[in-house]
Amino acid sequence: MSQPKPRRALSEAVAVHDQVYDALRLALITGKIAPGRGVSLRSLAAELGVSPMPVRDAVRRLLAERALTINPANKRLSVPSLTSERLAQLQKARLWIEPELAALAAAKSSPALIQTLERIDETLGIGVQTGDVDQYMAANHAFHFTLYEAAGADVLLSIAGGLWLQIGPFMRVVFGRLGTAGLGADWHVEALEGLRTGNAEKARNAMAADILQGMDGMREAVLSDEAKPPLPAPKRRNKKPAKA
Amino acid sequence: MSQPKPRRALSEAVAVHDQVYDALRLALITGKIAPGRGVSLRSLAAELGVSPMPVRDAVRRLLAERALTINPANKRLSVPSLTSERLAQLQKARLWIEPELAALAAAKSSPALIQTLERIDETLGIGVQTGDVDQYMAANHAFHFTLYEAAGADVLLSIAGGLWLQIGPFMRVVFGRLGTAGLGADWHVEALEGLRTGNAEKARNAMAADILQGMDGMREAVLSDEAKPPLPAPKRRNKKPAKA
DNA sequence: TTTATAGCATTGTGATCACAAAATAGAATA
DNA sequence: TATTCTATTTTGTGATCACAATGCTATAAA
Repeated sequence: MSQPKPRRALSEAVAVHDQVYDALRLALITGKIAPGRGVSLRSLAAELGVSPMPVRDAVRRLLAERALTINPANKRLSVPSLTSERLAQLQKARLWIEPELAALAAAKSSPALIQTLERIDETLGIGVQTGDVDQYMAANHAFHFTLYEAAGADVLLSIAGGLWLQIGPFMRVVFGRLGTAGLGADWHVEALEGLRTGNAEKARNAMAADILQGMDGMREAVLSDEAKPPLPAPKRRNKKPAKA
Repeated sequence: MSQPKPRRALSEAVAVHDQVYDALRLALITGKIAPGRGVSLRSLAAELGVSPMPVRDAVRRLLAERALTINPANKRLSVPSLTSERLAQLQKARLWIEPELAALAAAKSSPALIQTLERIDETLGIGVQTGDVDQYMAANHAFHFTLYEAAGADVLLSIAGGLWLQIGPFMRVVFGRLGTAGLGADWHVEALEGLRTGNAEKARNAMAADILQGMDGMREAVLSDEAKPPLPAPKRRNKKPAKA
């Protein structure tokens, strides 16, 4: 942390602010940073072991993607809270764009893609059986987005990515509450069947059903959460290590 | 520029990076910064009369919104080029989300909203008649987004905003080529009729038709542009004012 | 005229500091 | 115990510098 760290060439190196972005994105999706919690540039920087500057860049990006919010009065950063209002809008958007991407992907599917998706779905199944929420969520994300990437529609893909970033915290609430139990029908295999037969509509409908099923679980969790008081007041500790 | 400028209170002041964002957004939408052109933090900062820092924040945001792109090898910034591929994706997305927002707005319309929209549409009509492209584009944007804001769906609204930001440069190409002539049927009045009668479907279909009509014009312009060579090489002037 | 090369300007990125506003902690008061 | 006030810390924002990489320009060589 204090060593000079000789700074690799720009062309080969992944920029620090991109690494920070990925880290924060992951933390948001997996719920490591809870919805409603306040964050700050310096605290995040300290936690990630980097300077505030790349954090600032990453946060700016997350703000634009609505994965973080800023209080206009305070100018203070926080993770957006989970409301049924937001959830409904996100569901509406997901229900259009993701089936659309699935259909586009089905139209230009390949054996290699199908095989990749099958292997991801196996990993996903193992996560469900062993109750490994992290593995399940990672595999689920991978399944959806390797499929969507195959659509070759980067504008639409980035919108879908933004939606998942906002949905992420909701997901963790669901699985933190229910675990991986009771996941219902497996619409992924249905979608794969659509890919194999080149049936774009089948893929589209399967993904729509998959999304609808997942969002239903989230809605229940959110509705029961909205009754509870918003903040248990985590009682910040005072760390003042004697200035001199 | 060199005077200290006493720095207003944060709560009352609009942050400089937000002003820069608005300025760049406007410049992109109105085509003042041409598609495909390279930009840089320092040059933009100099042009806007601010330091590079707030420009950096604004650019970060625009990158997230895909209103600017960054060359992964170079790390150099540029305005995205207009391709028919991109245009098709943007049309697809717009054709879903904007009619949806119009329908939502129609469901909770009010006389005040309708009156506001009517007045905007008047301004728009004047712009068309006088051939004032800027006025037309500003009024057109105002019409769509005061309508969409009335839907009360901020998640969807921000997606629509992002799409317009990407569409903006296309628009300028069209109107730079055709002027405001030949704009075809006025679907705005049709949408307003839907608002007055509370007919959400009428509003939805009217907006879809409006979008489709506009995008058709863009497609033609883009298709004829894609044949031409990408860059006329503007021959940068060498300004070296003697360092000492 | 065309091609190679050396020198310089410009680029994005990261670090660090200053500043004012807001939040918090702790003491003083009721 | 509850409330008010003061001092300190933490906050986002903006400015400035350093650095390495890239692009461009002008000179030299063919």
